[in-house]
Amino acid sequence: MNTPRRLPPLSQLRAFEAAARLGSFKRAAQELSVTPAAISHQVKALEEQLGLALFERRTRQVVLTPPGRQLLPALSAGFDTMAEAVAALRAQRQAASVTLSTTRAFMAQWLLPRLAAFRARHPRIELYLHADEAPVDVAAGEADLAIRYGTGPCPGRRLQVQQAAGAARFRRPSCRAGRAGPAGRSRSSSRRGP
Amino acid sequence: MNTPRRLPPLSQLRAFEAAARLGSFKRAAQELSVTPAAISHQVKALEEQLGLALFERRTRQVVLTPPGRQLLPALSAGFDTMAEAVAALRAQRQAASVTLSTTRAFMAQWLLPRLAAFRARHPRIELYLHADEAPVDVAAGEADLAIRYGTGPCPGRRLQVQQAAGAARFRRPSCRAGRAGPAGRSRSSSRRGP
DNA sequence: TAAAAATACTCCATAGGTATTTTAT
DNA sequence: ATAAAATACCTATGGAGTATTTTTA
Repeated sequence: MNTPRRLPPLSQLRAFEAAARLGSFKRAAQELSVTPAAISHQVKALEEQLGLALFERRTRQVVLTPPGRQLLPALSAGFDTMAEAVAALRAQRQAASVTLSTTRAFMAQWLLPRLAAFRARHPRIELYLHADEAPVDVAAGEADLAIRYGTGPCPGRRLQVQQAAGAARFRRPSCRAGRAGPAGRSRSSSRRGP
Repeated sequence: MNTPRRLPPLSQLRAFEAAARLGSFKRAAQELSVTPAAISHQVKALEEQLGLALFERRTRQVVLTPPGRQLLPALSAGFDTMAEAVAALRAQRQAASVTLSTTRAFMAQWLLPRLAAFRARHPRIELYLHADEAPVDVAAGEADLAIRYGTGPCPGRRLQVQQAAGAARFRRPSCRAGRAGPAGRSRSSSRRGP
């Protein structure tokens, strides 16, 4: 798509879609938690800006004109598509807890001082901490994130230190990251520290 | 769908979709004819209300987080669906001229006095008038609307008088309306007079 | 420096509300 | 008399602007 998608005000489309689907401005108003007057405003504005009538006004009910009947399914489908995607995100994020494992020293000296700021910034992320010197297997789901140092074997490692001076940044090594670990666990992306 | 579709503010979704698709708040701002600050506001609000980060902010560019990457296609598809439908309506309505045929008497005494009001109310409808006592065949495309009175044969008639006292209303007779007439001609719906 | 985004603040357009009128049952 | 929608008028919210700061290439 090169031509930047010209759409009427989205609130107008939403009002029309609800009214058309429910066959009533009043019920559309209920669904959208507004007054019938608001629906009437929005639909009228949409009709004016399209230059055609979308509803035929009858007494105590409103029925779609041919153009209105033509417009409804696409709008319903569009809103449904978007709503589903958003709902899916929200559902996932319910289970968005992160388990972080690191050494006691690192936790005490680096992590804990920054913890309050992180929690303030991301109040909805449930963060579980785990301190132990022994490596854990991230790929096996023992933790979502693990911070260790050393040259020994590191089971399931997917991130590595790129730059050790000053503030270290972590980034995925070039190796392709295959699907791994138990489902339902959020696989967090690489970001700078909190 | 029984549960009334809970969506974040649509302007936020639109801002995010543009930014994600274009990989830049600045370009999204250009596409939507707003300032980059507006995009930043909208995206931030969306992230807060979803409780998760959609973009990873890098220098001079933003890249999608996994949730962002997951959300984008559905939103693009949704907006595309709606935009196409609206564009189709607009394209049709370009060719929305209506040819109305009636008798000279009816035109002079009833139609013309109401014409100015109608044009004011529907400035974009190109209305062609045709006055003749002889019936015309609407189904054959000689006119889009024809008003006659009498008991004689009436070729291609699809509407009939329902109530002759006071303000007459017209409505489709129960006979099924098949596709008829030349393509591209808008078939106008029954409405009360202007 | 330069360029993109974040932020602080301000403003106003517009979505929405209230109250009333219209229309037809 | 009732009920839905249209309308007139007004209010307030939130979307968007300007100016400034932050960050890193």
